[in-house]
Amino acid sequence: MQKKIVSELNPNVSVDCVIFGFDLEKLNVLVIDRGENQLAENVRLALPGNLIYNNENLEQAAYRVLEELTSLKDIYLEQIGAFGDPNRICKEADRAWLQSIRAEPEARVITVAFFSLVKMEDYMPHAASFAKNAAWIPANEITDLAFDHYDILQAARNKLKEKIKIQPIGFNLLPEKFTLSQLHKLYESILDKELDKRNFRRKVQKLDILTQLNEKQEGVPHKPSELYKFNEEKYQEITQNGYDNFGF
Amino acid sequence: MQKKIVSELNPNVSVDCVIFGFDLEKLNVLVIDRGENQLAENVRLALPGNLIYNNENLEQAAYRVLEELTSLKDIYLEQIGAFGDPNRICKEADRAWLQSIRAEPEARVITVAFFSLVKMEDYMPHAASFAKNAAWIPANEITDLAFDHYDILQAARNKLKEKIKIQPIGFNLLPEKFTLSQLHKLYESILDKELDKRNFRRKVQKLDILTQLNEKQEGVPHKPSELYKFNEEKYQEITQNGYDNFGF
DNA sequence: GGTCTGTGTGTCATTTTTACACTTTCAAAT
DNA sequence: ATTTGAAAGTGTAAAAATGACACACAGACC
Repeated sequence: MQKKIVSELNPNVSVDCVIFGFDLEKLNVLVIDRGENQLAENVRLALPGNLIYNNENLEQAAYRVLEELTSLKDIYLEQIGAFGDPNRICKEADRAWLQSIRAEPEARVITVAFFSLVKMEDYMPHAASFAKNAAWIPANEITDLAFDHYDILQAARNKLKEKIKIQPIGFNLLPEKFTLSQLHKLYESILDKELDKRNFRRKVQKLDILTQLNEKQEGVPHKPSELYKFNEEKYQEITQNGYDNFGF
Repeated sequence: MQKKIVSELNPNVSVDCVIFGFDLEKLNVLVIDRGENQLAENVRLALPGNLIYNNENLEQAAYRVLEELTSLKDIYLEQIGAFGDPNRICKEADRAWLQSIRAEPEARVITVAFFSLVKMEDYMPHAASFAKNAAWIPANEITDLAFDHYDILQAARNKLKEKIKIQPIGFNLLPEKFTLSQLHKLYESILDKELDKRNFRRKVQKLDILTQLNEKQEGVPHKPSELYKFNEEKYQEITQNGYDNFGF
């Protein structure tokens, strides 16, 4: 009696997405609100995620789920890893919630987590499906989330920390035009430590992957900053010749 | 109609293990032979792996499966990630093989891969269960494996490369007492590039995590080398004070 | 005693890192 | 018009890390 593989939900495997945004001040994370009013906020909030279909790969599933829940699409996702503790679904509120949305709410689920970096301005989330709301929350203000999502978030932050030491992915979080101070703040937010301003600027300039736009910030109540943009071509050129030290 | 979670195999989730060993010359990988004589060797070989039980976490499952198939136990496993392409089971030989060992051979399976480093001398594998044989194979001689195991192996090697630049995990691959040349060769095998001998030795010595044993190699047809051992206490001490630059 | 083979060692030039403080420019308030 | 506040922008010197490079030594074996 062998089951044919069809496009049906797999009750045992889900995907979750940690989407980072940067509001030019601090790191934010996209969370959905499950909207059960009687619950405290921290247990209502969850990472966008859901079960996968049997005919899609993990990354596709993550894209789909993310778009279904938050309307975000066309963003690059990178895998963090699998989270599969048998009692990752132990909180009562989580169990109750699953009862309301899953066909097999008691099934053992392992989840594969992904993360991404987006420009917050480009991706204003709109909640849909079982997400009653979708919103950016400052990463440092999150103290708990549904299921094991808080652990996943921490793993994502660590992964991001490691990755940004090697690749200049931070630019994905910034608007097209940005100042060196904004970039500086971004690195400090991600690495969670202070970086000397002059040393940081020297290092960035040595990388030689920024184009100075000869435009200045406007409307700021202080000396306006030069604007820069990320130079993708230059970056390709450099990395193709085997350079990979973008460390901070 | 809700299913009770019991200790049964989950048909949709498996674990696979990439176990690295070092024979003082080159990097080896532990593979099992599925032993179907009519098949070419490269498709007979696979990473040790199998479905998980619903009541165990992913790491426990990996330990259990590894021990069941190869008799190796008590080793530290680190997750590589999840591999879940819907057609990762596309080769005819693999499908046929699954028919013979699985209750639901056509089920969609996503696998979570782990890797580990062991001292080859301590872990002479003995095949069991559906593994007809378990053996160390030089990593560079492997050109193909069952399922997507070759991809998993490559991912493991990359992970190892990244990790060894940050943590001195290489010592797990060496015998208790080892020479600097052996350590040197190990790093060259993993990083897949030559390292200058004197610079390498200088760097290791600056790390200050080796204890010189004041013993020499015996029975070698050349000047015998000094023997060293890894100094765990020193390492703890250093890392606890927030030092993390073990890069090569 | 000679040969073979891997061991073990030092220096110098260059690059990278770290620590550190003051002047400039604009907007807003007076 | 002047002052004030707030972030932008800039240089240097000392210390540390890196990279390139060549030859004498010790033991095994013949």
